[in-house]
Amino acid sequence: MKTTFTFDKLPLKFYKRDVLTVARELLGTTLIRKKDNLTFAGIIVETEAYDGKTDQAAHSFNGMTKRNETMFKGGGYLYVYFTYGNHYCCNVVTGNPGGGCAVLIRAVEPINEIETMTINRYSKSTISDKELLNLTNGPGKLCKAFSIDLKDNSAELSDDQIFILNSKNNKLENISTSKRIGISKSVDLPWRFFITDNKFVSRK
DNA sequence: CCACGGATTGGCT
DNA sequence: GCCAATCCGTGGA
Repeated sequence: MKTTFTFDKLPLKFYKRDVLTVARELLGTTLIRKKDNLTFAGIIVETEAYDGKTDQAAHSFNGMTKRNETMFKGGGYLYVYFTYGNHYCCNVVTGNPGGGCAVLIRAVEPINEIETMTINRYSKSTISDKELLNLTNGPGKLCKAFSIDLKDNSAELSDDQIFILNSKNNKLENISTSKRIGISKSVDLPWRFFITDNKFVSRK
């Protein structure tokens, strides 16, 4: 069965704004990843902002390297990196070229092609309710489920392989803020955003 | 060349 | 809640 989506892609100008604004406004939008004729989809429920100019926790803080160069390309690119020997994480680059700003996508609520995500994550097609909640509730987990890796680094969100739909309801989402997770520098900045009480958020 | 540590995860206590 | 796994990128000698 083919599923279609009636929402529009977020325009390039959406990404070319302040990283904190984009991190907050990405909540409730829908991440789409097309691969092998499949359309993976999930509602973004948790994000973190990283700012190359003021934020020591940002990969871009100490300047451009081969690893982080996508962060300097300006709003509208996908920055994917490899970490802890096992995991990929995906970010949406924001702001102007040279700024080194990006939003880490930390969790999504899966809404399409869930069975393939299940196979990608657990190498089996039948899972428990608990395993469903663990399918995409972390930055490494959602990349595994959506089959996102370094080949997707520097992808343009205006293209058709990976993009984000403006799926926000008219009703305002209830948004919570907290310190970011898993970092050792600039630890006190309240730059993590998540949809309050959503079951697919990685942590309270 | 080598040492260090990481925007994590999952398994075990 | 704690901690090992795992390996590439980065920076210093």
